Amino acid sequence: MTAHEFDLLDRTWSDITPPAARRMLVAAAAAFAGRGYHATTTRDIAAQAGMSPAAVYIHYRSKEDLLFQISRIGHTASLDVLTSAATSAATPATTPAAGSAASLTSPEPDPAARMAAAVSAFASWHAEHHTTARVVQYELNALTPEHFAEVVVLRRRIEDTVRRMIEDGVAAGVFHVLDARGATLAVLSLCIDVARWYQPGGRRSPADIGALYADLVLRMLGT
Amino acid sequence: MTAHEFDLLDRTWSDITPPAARRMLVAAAAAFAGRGYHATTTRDIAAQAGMSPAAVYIHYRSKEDLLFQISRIGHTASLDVLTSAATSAATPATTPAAGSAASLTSPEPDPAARMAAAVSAFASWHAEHHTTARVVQYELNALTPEHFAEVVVLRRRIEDTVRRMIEDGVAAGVFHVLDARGATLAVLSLCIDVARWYQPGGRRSPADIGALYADLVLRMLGT
DNA sequence: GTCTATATCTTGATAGAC
DNA sequence: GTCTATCAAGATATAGAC
Repeated sequence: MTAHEFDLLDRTWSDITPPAARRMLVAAAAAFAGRGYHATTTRDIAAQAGMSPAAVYIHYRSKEDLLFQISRIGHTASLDVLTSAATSAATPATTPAAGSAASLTSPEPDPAARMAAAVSAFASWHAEHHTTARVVQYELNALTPEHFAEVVVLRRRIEDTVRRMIEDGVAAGVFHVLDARGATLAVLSLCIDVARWYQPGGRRSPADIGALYADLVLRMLGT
Repeated sequence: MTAHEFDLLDRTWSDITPPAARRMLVAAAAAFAGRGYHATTTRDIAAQAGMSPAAVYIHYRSKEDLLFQISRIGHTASLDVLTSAATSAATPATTPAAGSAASLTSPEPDPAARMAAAVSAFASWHAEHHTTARVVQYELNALTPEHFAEVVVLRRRIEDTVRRMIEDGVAAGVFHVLDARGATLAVLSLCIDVARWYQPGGRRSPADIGALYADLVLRMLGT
């Protein structure tokens, strides 16, 4: 893990206190993403956080609790990124300095611009935060049933947000798809799977991926 | 696991002999897909195959060897499905009864029809064989470096197959994409991720998913 | 809050009888 | 080829000193 990657990971958890608890979450997220939840030991996590094996249980009830916190915070962060992008793109008038032609001629929400912004932000989040995203997307079945139920609520909100954007676009005559639920599935799937294949040293930056996917999704939606 | 699912899983491994070795692979694939490689014990596998814990080591060198066989055979099967679909769609003249207008007027390979057939087959394979596919796609980092290298060869062939289909379509003026590698990434990603979200009792059958995705991909490629 | 030491259990894999 | 029995290592989590 490079220093830059570590910074990014750490920034995601900047609200967590005390520092020892935060260091543990950061270490756990990196280990769970790299080797998987079950392949990671509490000793690994403690060692990476610079503490003894027993120190884990000062701040967390169990190894699974550590996973749940990462999953809960990660799901919330990705939902925030998605809704923020969709909202700010829908109301360009609220950003005074951005006096583009579009904001002057079209103060109404533009479904295509909103979708492009949402997909770009959501896809690039899964690249930029691929460590957290992998835990979020691929360790769901290691959660207890109660904890799983809690993150499913957040996942449904993410899905609903995308589905409504598509349905709005269809209603406005901007998108042309017969199966809005199917398109929702595909859009989300495309963005989420970025967490699987993205590699930091690769050909494309997170921003590149966001731009590429925004374009491909608008084509898929028949704009 | 329903009886139908078990049949499908078993058919994938019908070449494996003796029967005890096959039962073990089937049990391992189901367990690895359901709980993950590291969460599965050799005792789980043996019990599901109706044998003692020690019986695993009669037919396989280690737990990882079991994973490797599943991964190798699964990768090969998905590559075969992809190339078969692309090949048979490219030469409709070889299927005499299918006297469609397209095959009469255009004996040349049709990039769009070929891509549609390939995506439909590859995506629906990941649904139909989601158990195997999950092991193939999500347990790569549990393989030894040597075994990992071996499946990477197969993965590259899958990627090359799709990239060439897209490049051929662009050259023929049928597809309109600026970034062929980016489009390849997205097409493969979309199909592979089916293994993650697909559920047998869900709204869409594997065939439905194949048809939906073939359509969405052709739109993405600007036909 | 953090440590050392350890209890308790489960794991992958092997030995040797049949 | 398959079993029973078992080893040696490593797992999560806790106890109790500081």
